[in-house]
Amino acid sequence: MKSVDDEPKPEHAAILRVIVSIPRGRVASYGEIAKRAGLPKRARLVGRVLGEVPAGMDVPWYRVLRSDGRIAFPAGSRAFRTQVRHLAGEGVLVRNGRVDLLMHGWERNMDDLLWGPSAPVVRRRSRKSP
DNA sequence: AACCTGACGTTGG
DNA sequence: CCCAACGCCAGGT
Repeated sequence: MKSVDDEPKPEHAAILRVIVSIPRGRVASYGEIAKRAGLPKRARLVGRVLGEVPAGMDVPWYRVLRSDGRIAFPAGSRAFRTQVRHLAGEGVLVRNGRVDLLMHGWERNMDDLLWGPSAPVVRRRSRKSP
């Protein structure tokens, strides 16, 4: 049977390391994370690893989206709503289950590439409706 | 080992 | 924008 403390996989560790390093208010795709973890073509593994992260562990799983910016869970599902709530909580706008990666994507923002991360494009922390 | 499944990705119509 | 078809990889049956 399975021992209580398994999963010493270096790949899992690499993936988690990348995920926890996603800046607050930013998002990244499964494939992007896999690549950054030195595991190209292994987007599915990223999803698998996230699915095994024990609740309570401090891992920003909600910052991980599909390559097109859509939330991976079925629209309306519990996990889906939770993810939307977390993202909205840190200023990431989710519209129809989708996030604009050019706007909030980690290293995918044109303004970042052209002007640096400090470009005043993303007005963060707009509490309630102005 | 064959077959199915899925928190994925890309391409083409 | 929707959909189908592949490609890809790890686990489960």
